[in-house]
Amino acid sequence: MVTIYDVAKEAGCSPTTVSKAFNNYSGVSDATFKKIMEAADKLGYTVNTNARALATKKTWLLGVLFSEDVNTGIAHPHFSEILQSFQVRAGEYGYDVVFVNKRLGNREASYLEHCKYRGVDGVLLAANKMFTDEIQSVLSSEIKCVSVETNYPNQHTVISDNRMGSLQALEYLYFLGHRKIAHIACPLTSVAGQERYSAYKEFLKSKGIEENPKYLVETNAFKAEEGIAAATQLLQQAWDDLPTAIYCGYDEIACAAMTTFRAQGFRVPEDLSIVGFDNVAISGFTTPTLTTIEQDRGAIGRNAADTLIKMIEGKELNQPLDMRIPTKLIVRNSCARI
Amino acid sequence: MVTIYDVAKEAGCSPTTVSKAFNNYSGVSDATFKKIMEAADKLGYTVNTNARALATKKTWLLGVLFSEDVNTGIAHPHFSEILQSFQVRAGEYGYDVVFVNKRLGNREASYLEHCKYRGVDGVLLAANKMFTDEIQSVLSSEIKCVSVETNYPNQHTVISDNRMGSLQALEYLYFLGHRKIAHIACPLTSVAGQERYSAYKEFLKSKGIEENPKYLVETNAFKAEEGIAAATQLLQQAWDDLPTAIYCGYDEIACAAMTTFRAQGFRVPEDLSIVGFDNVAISGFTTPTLTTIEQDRGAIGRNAADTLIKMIEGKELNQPLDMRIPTKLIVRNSCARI
DNA sequence: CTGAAAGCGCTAACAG
DNA sequence: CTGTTAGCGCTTTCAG
Repeated sequence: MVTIYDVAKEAGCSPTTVSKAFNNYSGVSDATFKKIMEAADKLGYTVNTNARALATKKTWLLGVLFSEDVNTGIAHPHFSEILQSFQVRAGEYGYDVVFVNKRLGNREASYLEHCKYRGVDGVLLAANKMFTDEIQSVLSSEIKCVSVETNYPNQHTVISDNRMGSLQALEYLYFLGHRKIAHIACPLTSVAGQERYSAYKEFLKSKGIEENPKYLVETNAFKAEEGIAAATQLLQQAWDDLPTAIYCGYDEIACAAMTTFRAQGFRVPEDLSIVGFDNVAISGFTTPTLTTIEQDRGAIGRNAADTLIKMIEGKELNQPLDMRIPTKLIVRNSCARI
Repeated sequence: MVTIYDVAKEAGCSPTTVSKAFNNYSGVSDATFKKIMEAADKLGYTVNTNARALATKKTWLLGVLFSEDVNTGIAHPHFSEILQSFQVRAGEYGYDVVFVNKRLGNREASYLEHCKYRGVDGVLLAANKMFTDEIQSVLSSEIKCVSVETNYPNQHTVISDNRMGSLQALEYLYFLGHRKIAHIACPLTSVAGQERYSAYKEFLKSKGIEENPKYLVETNAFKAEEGIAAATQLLQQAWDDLPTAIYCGYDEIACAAMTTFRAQGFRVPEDLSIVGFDNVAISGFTTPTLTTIEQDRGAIGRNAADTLIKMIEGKELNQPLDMRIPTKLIVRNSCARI
């Protein structure tokens, strides 16, 4: 391994100067700077982060903390896209991204221990189970955090505007003439589930529509199978007075529900209009294609990175603690005028 | 920050002994071991990886190298699932996973530089552009590599058995009576594209069916849009003598093609049978649901982790250089007997 | 503008 | 079984 000592020797200067040169510090003449860079090139020198981190206590490492419950891990299309843009943006600032888990070498550990072990400068929280002790302990530690799924009190968050999105979906259905609107809710243990559900209630109230408990079904996870169960349950509950439209809190669930309804002989959208939430890839290829609410995952990831890095570097944040990214109604073919 | 010196003082022993205890080295009495652990607990001590890495030259860090071309980044459902299982398995061995990119602090760099900078113990290659200089330089470096997409000569790879999968798809169509089978190929710059295509040719040959150039369309990326173009092109090319079945190299493309065919008035599967490859989430929710070839992404990720870690730790590998993970035919509703 | 020296927290011989 | 000592590669005062 080639070190600054090697470069120094080759360039005919001291290691200190090499270090300064590589850190773009002032106080290195152009001539020596050039000599150092040439020497480094020639020798194939690369800074050693571990040594640097040891000396500076800064690792340029950002941890990503995914909770694997409720089918919300890396493999979830929503998060993988957020992660993608987060990672790219972080890279632009010189930060690398590492996964945080509950292990420490050979043994079980806590997320916090893992963060300290790796010495991450900050953490992206993508956990949607709220307020677990595990998460709480990293939130209340020294480590800077930004959350992209759950809005923890007094913590910076970057999340889709679930209320706005829900209202977009519901106003659209209303505009099409629907008044009997059901809601298939995401797990109410998640912020997404809660916010979309309360927006639904708020909407009904604002339109003077009475809440009908038969028009509400809650799911247990963000996955397709839940849609089948939810659709079945909804049909049973509301058999005597079926809704004309359904606002569904998540696309995969909406798609599975749609398939279920059609299997039962309902026509979508003629008999039943459906709106989803998320604009997951699949929603453009179902029959009919799904009208849904798009989340700007790129923006979420980028803003999360910007926020976290500003916090780490002690820069001013001109943004609310609870930053909301606008959503967009994507009209496709799963809704009809009544 | 609490160090081994603090723990040593608290436990009444030397830092060396603390180090030994934390590394599970022999030569620490049960009594002192216990005292050390208690002291560490009390003080909230966590090993500092940077210091450890500096001393041992081992980081317990695995790099993941994704090429962002051809729509094959982290956000691609196929890779995100592989990454998920890779990451979990690596964690079980005490390794953390970090993304490798082309940056180094403030400036552009090469993948290799980035790997050296972070000092990763090994790299997971998920790049599907073959033989770029960039990739080549990390392959020919000291760093241990495993590839999960492209099989580089003399390098360990863990990939789906594309030939077997293709044959499963094609034999199934043949079994249903199809003889005029077209192929919508994945980008032939990718190994997946190439292997699936040559299996297609091999299959035709084995059945004594002559290749018909009109029955072949190549796509340019692993994404849905390509399916629309491919379907359109296939229809134009083969208008006078349409195939009865299509073997499509990738699900999203198959789904989009299916939608296109149906929009043109073709019935699937009555007029046209379609088989995909990948078993991506979406394929279970199209109309009709897509018959496809399942890749065992969990197994790919796990085996890749196992392989890489064995290489790093100098353990024996009882496996071929080019490890193939079996695929499975998933029969759904997009194929009909002729 | 340049460099010498100390130290970041840990591990690895080597003695005891 | 335990401890002393000398680094790992880099940054950071502080002098020159």
